[in-house]
Amino acid sequence: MVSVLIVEDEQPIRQALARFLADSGHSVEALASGMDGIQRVAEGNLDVVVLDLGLPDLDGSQVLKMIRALSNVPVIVATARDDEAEIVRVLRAGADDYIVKPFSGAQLQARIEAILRRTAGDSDAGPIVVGDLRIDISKRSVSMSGRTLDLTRKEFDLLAYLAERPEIVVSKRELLAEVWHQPYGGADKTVDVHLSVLRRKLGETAQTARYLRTVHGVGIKLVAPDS
Amino acid sequence: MVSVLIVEDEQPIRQALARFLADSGHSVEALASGMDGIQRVAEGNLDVVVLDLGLPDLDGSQVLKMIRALSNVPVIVATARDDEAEIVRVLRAGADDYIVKPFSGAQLQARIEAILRRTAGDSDAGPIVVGDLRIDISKRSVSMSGRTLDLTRKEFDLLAYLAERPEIVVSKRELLAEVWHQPYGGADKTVDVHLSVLRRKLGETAQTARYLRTVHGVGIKLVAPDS
DNA sequence: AGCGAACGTTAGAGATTCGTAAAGTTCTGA
DNA sequence: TCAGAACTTTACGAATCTCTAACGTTCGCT
Repeated sequence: MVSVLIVEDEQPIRQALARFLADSGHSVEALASGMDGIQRVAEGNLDVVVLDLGLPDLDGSQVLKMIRALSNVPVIVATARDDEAEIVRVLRAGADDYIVKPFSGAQLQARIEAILRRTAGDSDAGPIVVGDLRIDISKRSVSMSGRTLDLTRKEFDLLAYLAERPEIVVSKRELLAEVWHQPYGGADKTVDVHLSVLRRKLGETAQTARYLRTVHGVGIKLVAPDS
Repeated sequence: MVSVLIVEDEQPIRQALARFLADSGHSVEALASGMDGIQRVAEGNLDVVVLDLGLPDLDGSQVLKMIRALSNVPVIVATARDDEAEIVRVLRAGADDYIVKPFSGAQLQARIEAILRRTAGDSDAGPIVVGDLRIDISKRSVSMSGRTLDLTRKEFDLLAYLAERPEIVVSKRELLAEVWHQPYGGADKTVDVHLSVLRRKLGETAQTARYLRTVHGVGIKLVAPDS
């Protein structure tokens, strides 16, 4: 059973979508305000969120950011305007897909299926442990030998992405695509810089690499230190 | 090596995409009709299919359904129209992603990478073991009697290519094409040089060959040492 | 044995990639 | 709104890799 949360202020639309998805065999919850939606996301146990950008109480992208701060549940953004810039912005802010109003229940259903297919298998919870590092994705916290590290968002996302694939070498292009949401290449120096700062916070440098190992010409990987 | 099949009826586009992807180091096949494409999919051994919806002989979504009936190879659909309903239909029909024309080679490349990442783990896993050598393709790591070897990019690619075909003699021409992405021959001395360095790191020389056996006038093969 | 071709090795120039500080810009929370 | 934090860009030195070139060795054939 797939749990879907709909956050949409217009009552008729909300109801219609909820009914359609329920008829499709999903477990549906529908809320009318951004705050309620965020609260619900915090409670967890959702498979996908459908978020209307034009909410009355909060700016949609604010809501999206707060959701992302709480969880990495897939989010499909519904927007009234077919505005390239807007779409780019929300995708960068961490949305998984978007859909332009007006749309049918069937369309939404298809998007949900696609998203679930894409994120299938991601689910597992619990902290990832690599050597002395504990990386708790859901809590967005990292500790090293028991001491909590103070990482910024990108730093955490970067580390988390690597931690989800320990030992695997990840290219900067992939990081740019997956962590920075810039699928078509770009200035990958920013990855270098973030890695550099991350290394400092992990108590290492490129020369004395312990956790973050550069593989020249290929990418970077997170490993447990030798010792 | 990633095998890509392009099904696209417009000759210039087909050629341009094929060339771009080939330059990116992929193995590319390009066909002009839906029937040909289906036939090729039936033969198997493809990593991703790029399917144009606007084919002359068959409706694109028909082709997609037939492909799905044959295989679960990832399919990226290219469509000229940014048509919501159309996109929804193909996603439901089992497409893995879509891309709206006109698009650049780089864009397509990014989509292909994303798809492969998403579906990674379906296929290859587990290290290749040859004698005392353990070659883990996904981790890009090689160890010998438990000790990790420090190989450069080309050295690893070379060894990995041979390791995927143990006992099989591979010509330098083939190595140049597959590892160096130089399909039209070239200075094959560079292969010799890399083999030489690789041998040193494997603790052998051409005289005392253990893993890398030269077959004079033919090529080279990776074997388990006699001992 | 002698010859030419194929192979092996070493070394260094040239190109690419990486690391980090510092400056500049954008974002965010109070 | 505004100050500080976070992020990105720029710049340049450092590290690393790859390939060419040159020379030595081995092989296969007659």
